[in-house]
Amino acid sequence: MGTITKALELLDYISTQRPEIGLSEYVRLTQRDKATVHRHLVELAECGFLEQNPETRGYRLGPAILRLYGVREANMPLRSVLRPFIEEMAQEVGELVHVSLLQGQQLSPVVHHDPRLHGTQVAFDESQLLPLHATASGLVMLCFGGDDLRARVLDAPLESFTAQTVVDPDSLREKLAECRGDGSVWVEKGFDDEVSSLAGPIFGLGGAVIGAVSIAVPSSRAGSEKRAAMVEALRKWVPRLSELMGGSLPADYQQREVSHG
Amino acid sequence: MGTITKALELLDYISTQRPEIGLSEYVRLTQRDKATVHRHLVELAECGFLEQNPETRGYRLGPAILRLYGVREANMPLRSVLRPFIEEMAQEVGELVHVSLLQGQQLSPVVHHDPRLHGTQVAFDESQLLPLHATASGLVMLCFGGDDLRARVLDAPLESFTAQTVVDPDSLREKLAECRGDGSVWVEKGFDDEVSSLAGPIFGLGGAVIGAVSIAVPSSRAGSEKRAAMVEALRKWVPRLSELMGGSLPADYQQREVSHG
DNA sequence: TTGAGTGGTTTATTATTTGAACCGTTGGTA
DNA sequence: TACCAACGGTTCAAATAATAAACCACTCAA
Repeated sequence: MGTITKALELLDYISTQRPEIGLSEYVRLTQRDKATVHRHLVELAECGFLEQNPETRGYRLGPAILRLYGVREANMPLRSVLRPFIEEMAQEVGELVHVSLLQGQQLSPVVHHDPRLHGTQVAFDESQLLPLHATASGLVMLCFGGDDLRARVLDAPLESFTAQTVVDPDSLREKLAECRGDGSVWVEKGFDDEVSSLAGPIFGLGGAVIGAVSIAVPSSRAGSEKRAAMVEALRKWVPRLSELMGGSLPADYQQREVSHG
Repeated sequence: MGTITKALELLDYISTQRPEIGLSEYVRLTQRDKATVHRHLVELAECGFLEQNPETRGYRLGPAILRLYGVREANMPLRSVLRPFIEEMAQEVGELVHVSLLQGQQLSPVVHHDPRLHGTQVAFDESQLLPLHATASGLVMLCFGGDDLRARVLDAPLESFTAQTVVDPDSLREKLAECRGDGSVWVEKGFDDEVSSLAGPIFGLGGAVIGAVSIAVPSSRAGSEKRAAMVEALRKWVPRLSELMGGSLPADYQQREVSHG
């Protein structure tokens, strides 16, 4: 792993839950040497990607992010382009829908919308990176992504988030093989104990998967009827969203009629 | 300069005017070795800070920015907190107002607002980094910032943007000395041939300058009456904005009654 | 006073980054 | 068709920059 990657990974530890991290805590989290971490933090701070809270001496995200975000959204307003469509899709299916993009070996949420039609709803944190092996969106990426990505993720030790997280590489590979036929992936309580979700791929320019769209429901509400509706919604929106991103479905991609599970 | 800084600097070349940059163009812009630049670009892309346009093979800002922005604004909603105040201030003074934060040896715009009350107006690009020696905001930073920053900026060769840009370090130091008494800085056509502006400091937690607030007007409109109004507006808003940022004015800071120029 | 927790710094050692030259494509032109 | 230039990308020895262990200074609580 290069120095740049190591440094930038530090930024990933910051979230809305943990807005600020001190040197020692970083050392614990990363298991790296203190001097190394410190140098990286200082350099990131000098570049404006972090800033040090003068009171606590902890490090938090810096102002450089603001400018870059402005440029990115001005040039390719992904979030603002997707949002209205995701909202419409969420209204239609009556459940929380989110889109995430591949970023290294994780998924980074871009937009989500919850129509809030039910008493219980899925808590979705747009600032939390999603693992590839334990979420429906993630498995979609592994399924339609390249062999190298699949190998890198499945050959590494896999974290278990719930009692139902599948961490056996062979079982996962089997599941992926099935999914390729279906065109979508169903995961039950893989990342959260009470949430199940169905996800489909989003293809970008050049025909490669760039991300995934996912419908997440409380598992208690995931009856067969609901699941059929979700499959139907994906069938409709997967091509639309890919088109929106300037991509198109690969020739060998097809969404089969399936009873997931 | 460290590797991390070198890599992250690549991101600064991207703007709304230049949304995407190819390898060769980067080599030209940075004057660095091609292999080096390429490795940095690839690593930034792997981290999601850049992504490669599969059609043109050019590099543009990646999705990682989106998540980080979300976290930053959720934790410390600088932009959204400042915006209403800046809009009010701009309405009051009837001219474009912007706030920028220090980022390395440049200023990064955070918010701006133009009340658009006049036929001519200043064109302000929120995605463009501002130099410290040629803008009112920048001189404010040099004036109230640390000796090290002042030395680093003034000892390096200074770029001339207009015929009136002051690039002589000694003249600049003189100007800075005056400004420290005034509490604000007036710069005429230093960065743009038709724009003049008045800026004041914003202090953060710990009492250090973190950025500047600036009022920018077409030089043709910058009569003595207008300038007096601008000074008055700064007198009112500088303390407010610093307070908003959790900081307070240093004991030795005072805004004198001055006729700039 | 002691000990454990911070944040931060120094040093030789080590490993990574670097840069000149090279390769394979593409697209325009003689 | 042959040629040339410009592009993105790769290779490998040489040089530089990152690293890890130990250390320092400080704060807090026991």
